[in-house]
Amino acid sequence: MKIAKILVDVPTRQTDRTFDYLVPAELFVECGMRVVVEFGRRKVTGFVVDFVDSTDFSGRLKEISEVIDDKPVLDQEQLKMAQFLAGQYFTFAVTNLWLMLPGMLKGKTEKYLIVHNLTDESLLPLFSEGTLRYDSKTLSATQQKKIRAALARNELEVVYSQSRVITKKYTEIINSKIALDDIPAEIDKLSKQNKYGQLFWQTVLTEGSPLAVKHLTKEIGIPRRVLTKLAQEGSIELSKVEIYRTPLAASPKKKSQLLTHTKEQSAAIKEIAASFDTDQTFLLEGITGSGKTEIYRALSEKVIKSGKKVIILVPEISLTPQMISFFQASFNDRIAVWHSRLSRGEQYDEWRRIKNNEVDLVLGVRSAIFVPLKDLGLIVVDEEHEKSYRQSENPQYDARELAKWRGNYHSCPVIFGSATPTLTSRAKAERQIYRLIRLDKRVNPNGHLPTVQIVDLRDRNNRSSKIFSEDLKRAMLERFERKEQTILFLNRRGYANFLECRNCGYTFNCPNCDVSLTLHLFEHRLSCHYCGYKCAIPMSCPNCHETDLRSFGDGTEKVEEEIKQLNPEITTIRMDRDTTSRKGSYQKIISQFEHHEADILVGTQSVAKGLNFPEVTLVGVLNADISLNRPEFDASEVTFDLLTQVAGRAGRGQTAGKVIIQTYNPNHYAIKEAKDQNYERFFREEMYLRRLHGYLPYYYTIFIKVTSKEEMLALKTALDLQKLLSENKNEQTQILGPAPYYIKRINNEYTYQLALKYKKDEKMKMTLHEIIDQTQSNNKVKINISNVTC
DNA sequence: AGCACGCCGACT
DNA sequence: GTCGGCGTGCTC
Ligand SMILES: [Zn+2]
Ligand SMILES: [Zn+2]
Repeated sequence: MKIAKILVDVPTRQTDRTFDYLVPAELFVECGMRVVVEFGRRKVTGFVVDFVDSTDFSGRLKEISEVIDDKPVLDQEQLKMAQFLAGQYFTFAVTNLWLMLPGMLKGKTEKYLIVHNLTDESLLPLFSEGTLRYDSKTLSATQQKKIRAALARNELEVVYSQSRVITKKYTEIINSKIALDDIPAEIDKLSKQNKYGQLFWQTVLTEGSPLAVKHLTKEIGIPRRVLTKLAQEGSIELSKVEIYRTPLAASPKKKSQLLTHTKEQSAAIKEIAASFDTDQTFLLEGITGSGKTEIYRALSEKVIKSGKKVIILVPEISLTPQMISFFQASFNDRIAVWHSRLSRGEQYDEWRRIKNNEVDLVLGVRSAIFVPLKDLGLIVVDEEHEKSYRQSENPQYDARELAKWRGNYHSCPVIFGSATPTLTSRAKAERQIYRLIRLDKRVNPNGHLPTVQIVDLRDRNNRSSKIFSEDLKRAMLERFERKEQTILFLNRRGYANFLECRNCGYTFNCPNCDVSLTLHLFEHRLSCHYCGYKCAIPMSCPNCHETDLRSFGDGTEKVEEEIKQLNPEITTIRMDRDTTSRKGSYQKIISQFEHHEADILVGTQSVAKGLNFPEVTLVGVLNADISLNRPEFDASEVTFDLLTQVAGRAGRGQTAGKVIIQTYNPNHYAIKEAKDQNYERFFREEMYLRRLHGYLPYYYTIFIKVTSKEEMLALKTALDLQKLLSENKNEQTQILGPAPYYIKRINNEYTYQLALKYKKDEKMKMTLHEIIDQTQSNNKVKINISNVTC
């Protein structure tokens, strides 16, 4: 019998390898299909990744129990990509495979128990519905033992089924049984009173067959009973066909306008097109408004004409209806969109359209890098500096790395586009690894650039309140008078992030974490942003019982309150994680603000940046230092990117906008260069510091976080790791730590962190893989690894 | 991750 | 005696 190598869906270090299974002759199995196999004493889902003739397993091989798919759901490239991910990001092979499937196919093989004739009465309540979803976590040990006994007596039966059922959408159609040529004769046979019969055949004559029943009943106005009767008579046939659930708007058939290209655009297109059959990476460094998107479109057109496909990655926030219709205008329904707002059904159907070769271009967010397009001719990563291209949860893959991997696999060019490229990309361009193309001119040179003012928060004379400087306050009130809109950024949600007793100095901290509790006046709670702990706002100090409590660290809620005090007529709208967590609420806030239902939008950077509103003529960054002072090596870069983006966009309409940046560090280079929109100078200054401190792009960094409920165990494990790694690394690699993580205790778990700075050290990476296998065998310690390369 | 096995203290 | 808690080890 044939032998299949199978990755089982048991994501642990110890099972992170293939297991051999026999393929029964009656089963049709191919690589990339999902199967059900017996693993130990239970059944799990597995992926067939290879076939071999012999095994080196000494025991008796089991047979594959069941095949889930009738054709492969993963192709050869995706299987290879999963391997690459495992090596690069220290993740389980099987976890990587799930990453490439649409949500509808992500399911477990679940165990159910069916009752036959249960004699053990104590178990009866569990089986009130006749069956029980077996989950050892929710059943006590005693219950499990009793169930085992009942199974042995054949009073219960085990069945397995898939946790997720695939749904498809169907629509009803009619097929004419009468040939088109014979229809006029058919119409003649009908009596003049048969209004609907006449109408029906006329419609078939002009629009052809088949036709959607819904179209005939809703739009043409033929009653359903007429169609049923025609079907009974045998002159038409009613049937159901599948239709794709599509997120695309019923294409407004807006013809693409022929845009004339600037000299810079034409040159860029020409240069990249000349490299179509290489895997060259291009860095398209272009200021806001220099027309990068049109370059992507024009190149895509060339690629698709030659029979190849395109992936364009954009940040979630840029994937607007305007962006979609821009590409739709050129490529019609041959495009697919891919983002988290798709329903499970829509995503599944987009995935199948891609797999069935019905799509030439995929426009999507990070996870779109995994779509099964064959024959790629171009991959674009727009706004390549965006942090969201790296997934923050496991597996912590980086879509930019994968874009280059796929470019190499298909021998096609990759374009990284940004006004503020990552230091890594820009440095690679400097070393000729990437080809640098700069766009310094705006497509519309008459558009006004906003004026940028930096306000020194240390200047007491220019201070109106804790939050606003006089200048910003005045500017805001002016906009309100003129009925123009304002956006204010503050990277801190809630009312205040610190509550203190003025009498004894007691501070309210989270009982589970080493952080202060954030005050949320809107929902009347103190809450922890790290573990989710919530409690009522205390009226008095638990220590001295005084009631004089005071808050520090103003957040977005407090900003709204101060604006109300300034002028109660100004309406505000808040946009942060608290107001956008509900599905659709984000979209709703945007549309409300677009329709001028509020004068001022107060948002956190991470949620509200990158938005564009034509009536906004003032943008205020309330405290640039919050992002500048974050304890991360790229805090300056992130701040510069944000400020540059803000300063490049405000006031795109007729009037030039104004940007006010409030800071305690007005002379910081990240702030000064952002004001001047001078990326190149920022790049030089930041590179100097990165080199001095040995950070990216001079060194890659692997962060290893060791977490445990027992602090000493976390520390000891981290120390052991440090020792083992230091014996198995090359000279260039440096190990920093272990040190307590910047918040040592989160949710009553303690974290110690190691940082490995390396340039090229395969030995160290190998060792790390091996060590982890051994260390993580007990579940008292969690190890999290992020490999930061971009 | 499950799931079983085996060892040891405690309780009808 | 036997019940149940947890540590250990294996899964083709
Ligand atoms: Zn007190
Ligand atoms: Zn907490």
